[in-house]
Amino acid sequence: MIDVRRLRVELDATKAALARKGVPGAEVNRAATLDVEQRRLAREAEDLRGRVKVLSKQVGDAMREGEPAKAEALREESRLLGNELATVEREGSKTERQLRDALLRLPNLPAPDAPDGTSEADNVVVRTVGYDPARYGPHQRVPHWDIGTDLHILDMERGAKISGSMFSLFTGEGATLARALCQLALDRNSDAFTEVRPPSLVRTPAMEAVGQLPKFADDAYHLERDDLWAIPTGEVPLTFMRANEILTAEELPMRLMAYTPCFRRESGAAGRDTRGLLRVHEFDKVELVAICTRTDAPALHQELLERATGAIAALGLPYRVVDISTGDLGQSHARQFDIEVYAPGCDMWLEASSVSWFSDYQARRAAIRYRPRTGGQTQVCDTLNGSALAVPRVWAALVETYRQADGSVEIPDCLQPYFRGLTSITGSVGRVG
RNA sequence: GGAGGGAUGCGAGAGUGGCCGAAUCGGACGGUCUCGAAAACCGUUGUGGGUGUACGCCCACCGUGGGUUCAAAUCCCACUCCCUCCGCCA
Repeated sequence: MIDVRRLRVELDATKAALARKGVPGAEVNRAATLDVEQRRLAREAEDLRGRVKVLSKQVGDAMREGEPAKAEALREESRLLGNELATVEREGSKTERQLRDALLRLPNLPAPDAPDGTSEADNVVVRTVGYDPARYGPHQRVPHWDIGTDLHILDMERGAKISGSMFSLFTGEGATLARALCQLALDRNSDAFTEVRPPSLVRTPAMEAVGQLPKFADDAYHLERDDLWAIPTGEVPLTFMRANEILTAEELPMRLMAYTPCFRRESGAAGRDTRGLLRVHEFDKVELVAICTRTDAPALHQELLERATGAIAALGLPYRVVDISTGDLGQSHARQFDIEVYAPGCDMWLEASSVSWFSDYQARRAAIRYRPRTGGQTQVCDTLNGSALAVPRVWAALVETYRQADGSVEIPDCLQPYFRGLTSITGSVGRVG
């Protein structure tokens, strides 16, 4: 969430910044009003509590001095104040809850240099790398769902039999390819990132901290019986790992990576771009997370972007980098670059990675602070994350791009080490159907 | 799933209704001493919030949330987590 103090010292600037994300000024005003009211009630409660404390002490003294009548009188006085205090406290905590809820729902301020806009249409393509439509032959203009069926490496029908539509089932070399992509992503980033294998089911506070809740509850799978959420991304456990901790300056910047499954209900996306692997409920992803100081954040954002594009480039896939406009920025995001990979079979640019800077929005919710090297007050950290590689769409673009005239799929050099000597996918290995 | 024990400051650990934001030991930091170090001694050492120009002052926090009471780390209830044993089980 944003720093409440902003609402006190620079309300207009905050409103202007949030207006770029389409937040009505009234919503910001409401939070500001609640803040004023909350502090007023807190001050009143403090005052009353202080008086009760003094009186209570005097009751004890009177008892010890053997003056029961005096004690009783003081007790009565304190009781009355106590009732008053209870009323003020009730009101205070109600206001506090409302304020907290209002703050949780206010999105992060966009970075000043994020492009203005009202929707996806205003996103800016920053650069396109390796794309040449003339270079593709007809054998590459086959969508991956057909290739998958031909080579027996992707079986959406049986995936649906097991779990319903939009659940993928990789078989044989298809499964190997999915795993190899993750292995490659982990290996490429192991120079600077600590590998983590976190839980895939998390508690509500973890989802709240990264901004998934309360606003986007419908997008996540929830296990009611145990009140656990299936993570939509490794970002959730990786960011929450250090929640409620004060880090030392020496630990920063902290670089973490994890290979996790990701679960998404895609509640609002029914029927839209759902063929094959374009949109699935469960997929594997290698996520990179950085926790750092404000000063280090911009450089880390660039670093994450380079690492994410680096993996796509290493696979020999054309891609473009999109600067997300304020109209399309996520709730927690200050700045976001998407990497879209070109899939010649579908003839589509597929969003394959999202590299984001959250300023201190997530860290404030998660209470991740650090103590500056110079000592003094703790500071809220900045958080960033990006997909080092998300399997399905890269898998799709890859088999479409590397499809040969004979129908086989060549395995790019950098993946071959994970293929037990295979150099191309012919569908002959581990045939299931 | 059953039985029992526990959760206190950076760590260990005392505290069972008022004198407790909290003994004691340890750690860390600063200082005295020393050529320097060790030892010894002295001091400092949690988080969040409010308020004032300011040395500051005030409030909250002893796992979380409720309750009892004039007064709660301390009593009661619920929950969460950790540990031990048994059962089950990759």
